[in-house]
Amino acid sequence: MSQDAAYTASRSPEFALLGFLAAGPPTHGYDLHRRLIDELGQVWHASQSQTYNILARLEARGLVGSTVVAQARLPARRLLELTPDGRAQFEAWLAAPTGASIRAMRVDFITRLYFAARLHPEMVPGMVQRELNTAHALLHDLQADLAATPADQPFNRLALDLRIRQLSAVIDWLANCTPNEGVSHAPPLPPDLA
Amino acid sequence: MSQDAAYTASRSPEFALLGFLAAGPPTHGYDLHRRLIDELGQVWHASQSQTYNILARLEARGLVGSTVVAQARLPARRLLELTPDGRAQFEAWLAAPTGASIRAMRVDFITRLYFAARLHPEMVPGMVQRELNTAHALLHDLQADLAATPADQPFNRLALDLRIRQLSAVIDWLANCTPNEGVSHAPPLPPDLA
DNA sequence: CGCGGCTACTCACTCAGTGAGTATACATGA
DNA sequence: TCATGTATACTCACTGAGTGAGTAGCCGCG
Repeated sequence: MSQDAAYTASRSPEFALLGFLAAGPPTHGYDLHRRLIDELGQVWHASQSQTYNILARLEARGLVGSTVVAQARLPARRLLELTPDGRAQFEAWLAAPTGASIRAMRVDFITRLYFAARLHPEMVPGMVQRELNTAHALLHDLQADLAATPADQPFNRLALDLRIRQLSAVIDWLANCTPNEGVSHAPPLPPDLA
Repeated sequence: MSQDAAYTASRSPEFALLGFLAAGPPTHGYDLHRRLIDELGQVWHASQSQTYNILARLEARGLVGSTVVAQARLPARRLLELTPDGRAQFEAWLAAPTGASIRAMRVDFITRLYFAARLHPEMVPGMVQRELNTAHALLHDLQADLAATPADQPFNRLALDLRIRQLSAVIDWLANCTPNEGVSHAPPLPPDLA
């Protein structure tokens, strides 16, 4: 992942995995995969081997370190922990703005919210507001694109129209998006074991 | 691409490229790429080398054949043509239902519409109707998922809520989806930033 | 007459994503 | 009791998505 240059839209749950390690004690791949499915299964879809792939890459990049720990009866675990560099990268990602695309809002932004709610809950309202601003700006751009797309590209116009509608749905959602209150119908998120 | 098993959601524009060959005379990769960008640039995003990669795979799978044609001054072209197998696969894909996911509707379905409008325009209204039915069924499933997601997974609930809103936007779009008439614009959404 | 942009394709690479395999432990119930 | 299934924990080998740089001659433009 290029160091600085905005995390436009991570395409794999690497930061979610880093985040589980940043928000809790060291743990192993099997457990991280299970938590990804349990906690963010509607956001990310990764097979078990995909999770292991990502973790191996994170280790190769020096963001996590590992120690193999034998167990009495069950298979040995490779215990993973964040390196200082890994923690720094995660925090940088968490604080960075989410890329301006619908997918980034659905996937990256919710992941950021998840960890912000646990690690820096005071950041949450500002994040939602910033995201709303980004979404409005993007909506504006898409409308300009649509206006600039000639009638001889009806399918590009169709696609833009759909993206505009979807983005409007994102904006509505953001306006009601208060994870600590639950989603419109969902009950409160406990302040958590700090 | 597994032969039979529904084309759930092609992740690359391979069928669009086959379609350009199915709908017109043999042509070369550079031209196919340009047409992909010009005609469906809001649907698919592929770099030039990605297009060449896909074409090479299609050839390896026997769906297209190629002949290199030298030119007087400009670089030689590799002229591509559909094989009978390629045409059969394309027609099968065109007639198949689009997978039940939001992405599939935004990407696969619009691509199908594009080629259906050119090759079998009489199919279009039925396709839209079928897609509407699929979308309603999916909406129902998502609502059931949301109801089944416990309150201790607030971020899964958040993600489902967003998907439901986006799917509702797809349904609105489908209901107004008449490609040959141009697009009737989405109603302006929240009164914020105009 | 130099410069950027078009035509047309190639190569080498990393990451995404799948599927099958390995080997042990424990619960279930017929 | 003993087969069956499920959970633990990780490994390997593969195809495909996607990027970026490179090549190299041609053409128009000021």
